[in-house]
Amino acid sequence: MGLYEDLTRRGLIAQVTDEAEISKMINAGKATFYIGFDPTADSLHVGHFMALCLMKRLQMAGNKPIVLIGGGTGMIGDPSGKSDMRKMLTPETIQHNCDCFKKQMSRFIDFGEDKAIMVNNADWLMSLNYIDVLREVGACFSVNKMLTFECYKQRMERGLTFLEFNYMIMQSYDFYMLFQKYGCNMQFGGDDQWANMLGGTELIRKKLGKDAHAMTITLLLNSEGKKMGKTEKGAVWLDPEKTSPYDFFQYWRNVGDADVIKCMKLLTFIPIEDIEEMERTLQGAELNIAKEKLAYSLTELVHGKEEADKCLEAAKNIFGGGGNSADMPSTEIPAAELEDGAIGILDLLVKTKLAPSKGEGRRLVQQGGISVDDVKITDPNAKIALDNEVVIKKGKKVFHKAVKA
RNA sequence: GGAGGAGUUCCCGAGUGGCCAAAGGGGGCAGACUGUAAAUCUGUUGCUUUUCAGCUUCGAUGGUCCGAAUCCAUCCUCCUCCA
Repeated sequence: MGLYEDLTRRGLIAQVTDEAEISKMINAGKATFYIGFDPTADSLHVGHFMALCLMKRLQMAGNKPIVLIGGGTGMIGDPSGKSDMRKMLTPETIQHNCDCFKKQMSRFIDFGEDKAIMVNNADWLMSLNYIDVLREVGACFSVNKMLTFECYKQRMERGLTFLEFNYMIMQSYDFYMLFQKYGCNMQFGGDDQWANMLGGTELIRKKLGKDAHAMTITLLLNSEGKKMGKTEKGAVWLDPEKTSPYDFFQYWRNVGDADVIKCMKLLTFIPIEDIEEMERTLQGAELNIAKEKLAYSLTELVHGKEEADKCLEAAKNIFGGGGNSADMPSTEIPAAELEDGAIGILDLLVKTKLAPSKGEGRRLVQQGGISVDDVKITDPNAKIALDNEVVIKKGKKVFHKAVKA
């Protein structure tokens, strides 16, 4: 089975400009393709992860990836799919974020000799001359046509600044530049990027009379149509400092039944045959097997085998009974903060960040949501003796260890 | 540039002098039910406090008043119509 067929079967491909041509090119490892990343935060998150996986798959098949960091376009902000204007980032922040991206990506992509390159569009966008751009590129875009695109339609209601309106032109220009400088003949991106990407292929055709291709990846949506990889606390990050491997693992362990198989297909490198087999055979509670595989596999990809093993082990210990584990998240409590070797339950909850305030902690206790070493705590004034360590359980599935230090 | 309108808690959105820490909905958290799922039902949802109560919060800053989200002034931001 060719790469393209595998991608199709996994449901990764959303839209393509020329199926036959693209399929032929990537199966043969002839594509030089790029994916753009806007440096809006100092870590990649799950939303970027699919793109990284795709790059990896393609690279393994011999294609050459170009990672385009949007140091220049990041200064504008993509209006697609956003209801409000994004706040502008300072050049310093953008630079910092770019650096962080680079570091994280090298885990997935082999940047070895001629294998892949990383470029920053600030390198050419920043020095552009307004008049030149208008003459050279501006003439190729029809405002009438742009305004008919879905991504702008929504914003026509709420207002769209000229700044944001230009995002598409910048992105098209990127493709045009990459095509000329590196022979980049294909662009990949999220499905919400389709219009922007087509802008690039058209610009190349108009300016150079050559064909370039674009392909979009299915957006990772859950069964309710919401973007995945977001929690109330924010995005699920790939940076272990921002989202601990344990939390990362648990996020995937807890996806809804309806989403497990889809996530496996889209995100993991588990052979498609195996996934389809699971899809056929696993029913109801058995899906937990698949969830565990999903969580393990992704944690392994992002944080390495060692961490993944730890997370799996921790989960087994915690949820399989026992309720103790060396690898559950923990907080050290300095001995100096103990009174007679004990600490008030509310203080403990706040210290371990299980509750943001004492008031909320009190509520949790009163509603029966807190256990310490498997003993339910019902008195907000309870003192917890901390000889060595205790395991605090909040709700059904949040475990945390407090260790005397 | 001119004329109007709007800014309320995580989000949407009520509230036009005291009964307002502020209706309702969404979201979140917890409980029941379960499979670490979904759906449903219940409770809860500014901070401190056992209680009483205190403190901070309705775009910003000043003011009127015993008392202001609510009235006045100035400023900031956004929207609509006209140019």
